[in-house]
Amino acid sequence: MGRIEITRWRPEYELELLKRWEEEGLYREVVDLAADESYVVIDTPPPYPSGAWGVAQAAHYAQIDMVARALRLLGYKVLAPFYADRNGLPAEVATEKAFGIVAHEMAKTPEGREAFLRLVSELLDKNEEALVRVWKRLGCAFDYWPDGTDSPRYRAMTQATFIEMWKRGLVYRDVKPVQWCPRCRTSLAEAEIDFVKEVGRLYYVKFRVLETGEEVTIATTRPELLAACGAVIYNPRDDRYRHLEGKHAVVPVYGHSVPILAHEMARPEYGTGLAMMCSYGDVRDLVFFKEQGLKPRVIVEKDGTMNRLAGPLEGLKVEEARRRIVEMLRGEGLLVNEEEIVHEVPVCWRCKTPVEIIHVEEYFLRQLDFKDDVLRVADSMEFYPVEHREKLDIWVKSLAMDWPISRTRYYGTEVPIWTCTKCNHVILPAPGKYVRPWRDPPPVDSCPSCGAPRDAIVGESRVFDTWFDSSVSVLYVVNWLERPEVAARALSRALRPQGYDIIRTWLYYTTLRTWLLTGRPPFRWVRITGMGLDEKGRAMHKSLGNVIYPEPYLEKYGADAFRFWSAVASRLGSDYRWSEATVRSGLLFATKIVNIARFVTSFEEPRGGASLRPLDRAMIAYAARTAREVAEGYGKLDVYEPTLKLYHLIWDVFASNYVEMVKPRVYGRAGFSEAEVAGAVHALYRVLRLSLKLLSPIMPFICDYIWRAVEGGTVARERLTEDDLRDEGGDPGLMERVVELNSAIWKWKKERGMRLGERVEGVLYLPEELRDVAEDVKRFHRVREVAVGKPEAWDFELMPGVYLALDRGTG
RNA sequence: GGGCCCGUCGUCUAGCGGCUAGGACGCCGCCCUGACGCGGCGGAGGUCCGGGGUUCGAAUCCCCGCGGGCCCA
Repeated sequence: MGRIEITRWRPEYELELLKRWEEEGLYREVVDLAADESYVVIDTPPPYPSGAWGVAQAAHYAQIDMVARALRLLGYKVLAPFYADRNGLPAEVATEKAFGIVAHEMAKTPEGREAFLRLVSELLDKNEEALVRVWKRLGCAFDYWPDGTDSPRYRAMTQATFIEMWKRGLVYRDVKPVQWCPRCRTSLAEAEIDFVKEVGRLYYVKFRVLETGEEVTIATTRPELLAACGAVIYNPRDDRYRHLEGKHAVVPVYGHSVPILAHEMARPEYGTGLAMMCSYGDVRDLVFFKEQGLKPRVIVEKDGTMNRLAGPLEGLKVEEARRRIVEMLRGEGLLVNEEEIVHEVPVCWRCKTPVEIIHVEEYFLRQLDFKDDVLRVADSMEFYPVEHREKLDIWVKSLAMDWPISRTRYYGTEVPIWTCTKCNHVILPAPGKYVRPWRDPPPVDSCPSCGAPRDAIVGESRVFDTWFDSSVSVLYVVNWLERPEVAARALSRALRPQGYDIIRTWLYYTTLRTWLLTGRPPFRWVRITGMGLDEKGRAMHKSLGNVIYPEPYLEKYGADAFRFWSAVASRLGSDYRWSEATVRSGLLFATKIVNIARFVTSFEEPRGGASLRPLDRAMIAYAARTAREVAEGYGKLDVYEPTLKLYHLIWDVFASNYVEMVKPRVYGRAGFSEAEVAGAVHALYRVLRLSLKLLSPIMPFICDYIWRAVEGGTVARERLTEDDLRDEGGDPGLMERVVELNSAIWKWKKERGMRLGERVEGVLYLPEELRDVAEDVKRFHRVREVAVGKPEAWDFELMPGVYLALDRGTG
């Protein structure tokens, strides 16, 4: 077949191959979930197109592609889609910034809302395009689905899951305290909250003990919440206040009395050691009120102003209220002291407004009732590596609240509900169609409950938390909406690849939702990767300014080199550190492979008539053993171990030892038979081919390039066969011994200042187990004579059992 | 503030109760080049995060710190 002419691997060759792959349709693997048996569905993480990928994300997707290709090599059909997660706040914010607009203003009319949505969508299109460009350049053979999570198809499915859960009573509408941004006027998920260090003031306020009249001092940063104070606490270990147990404190200004309790939440060293608990200053208050069964008194409104219950502070913004109450306290001599402190304040991540906790009506998904089920389901999935399963278990056990799933935002899947304003009756559409209640007419002509006319029925304007969408990604991939039975079965062939940072969100929510909807585990396999770190070992964040982008490195070293790094950067599940040096090693490895192939293909492959020497069989057996190990690693969804093993096989054993040893034979200067020469060439081709197949999931470009020259066709369609794993009766251990022996002889020559090709005038004595390769060793190292056994006298013991007796009298 | 995970040459790691802690990348020196400046041989580099304990014996088990990460507050 063809010969390899190039001597060096260059990134430009990859661009040529990409074109061919595109033409040959390599990216479209047709998997019929209903008919095919042996397939794997990959629930590729739909990325959020809010910005460009750094090397960490690029590496993550490259690894997913390696797994997909590896599973194909092992004989599975693999569905590996790629689509974008396009719902959510970040794109809205970016759009507001780019055009200097405010979503809440525009969305006051349906037309304005529509216009805003178009702008967001266009921005997403642009960003998504950039992501697609990167993974294609990386050689990822994903099936690109232009329909992302904001497509009518996906949203119809999300809504169908909601309708189903509503009907089964799994979601409900309720008024509960949530974290709220007064400026954006929306509930916030935990993920949407930032903490900023801020210089604030700690105020020491005098309270009176109801029963004894004693005066105590309480330190607080939120004196404006005095009206909402529900308790005063001290730490149970704090002797100073133990005598207050069971008594009550009278709240200054407002005059109501609250219980004084011992509680772990109080920190003795903070302020005076006495703290007031209000509804609500922060999340700890929330937990406290719930735990103690205290009745909250909500004094802050949705717009961040104080209400009637705040008495003299009514109508003031929170900050103004704080100034006012401080003046009042000071005037009455109740302010004992104030000091400056630096504390962490929870703020809305987008506008940095301090978050308030207030009661609002939202939709909630019941999750507390299903903790045991989720644990059981999680237990039935295979985790790679298994250690990370615990993160999910721990999280599930710690859950304390139902999941608020609605958001007052715009670019998201709408909550598919209409409500009758007359009787509060809830009207749901039929599942299967994407509806927009803020714009679409209700699906009924009059209220089915009270008969109120159509215009008394209003559509819900809120959208879902993005996790509500993304937690059904696997159902989208298996097409649950259209073929629920087929989809449910396909879940048993589904694989989830993701980072460990979102186990508590994406993996948890997916497990919960899939189990509730289908009664099954969402996945058979869960593959958990670590986080990408910069060269100094810090997580890469835009805010830290240490994000490294892949493009310049792809241009300089190529995708194979980049993929090589991402495969060997760390063991599966551990954090991986960026290393340009390793990327460079990847390129050198590709060049090495080119030259091995160049050497091998300079000989015509024999058609029969080959006689294999034991050395050839040993090499083949060694390669076959590696192949089995690599296949096993791939089967465990690992690319780290397989890549290191292949590197060792190809470079250290095959190139440095076997190839060098057979040179005397194939160049015809050692007096071997024709059949034996053919045997060497046969083995060279055999090992080359096997290496290319095995390495093709990791470095598809170089492998495909050579495969096309040697075999014709693409290596991407090749499967690992029984034939590949045959060892020809050879002994892999023999090959290892040969490597050791060569090393020992090289070292000996080196120490004596000899050139490696220099003749050795003497007799080399080999142990019995190396008898079969004696002739090859003799020709390779140019030793005058090789014998087997231990001599009576010798000059050097090169390694245990190997002796060298030099000739006498000649020099 | 809480929970969990992790700390072995500069880096990635092997070892998980018992030989002088092994390998790879990088670095330094020497050498080589009829596939490849690709490599070969040698060298430097580790108090196995620190402290205490268990044990005849600990990188390995236990406890306390310190440092890093993730998540939740």
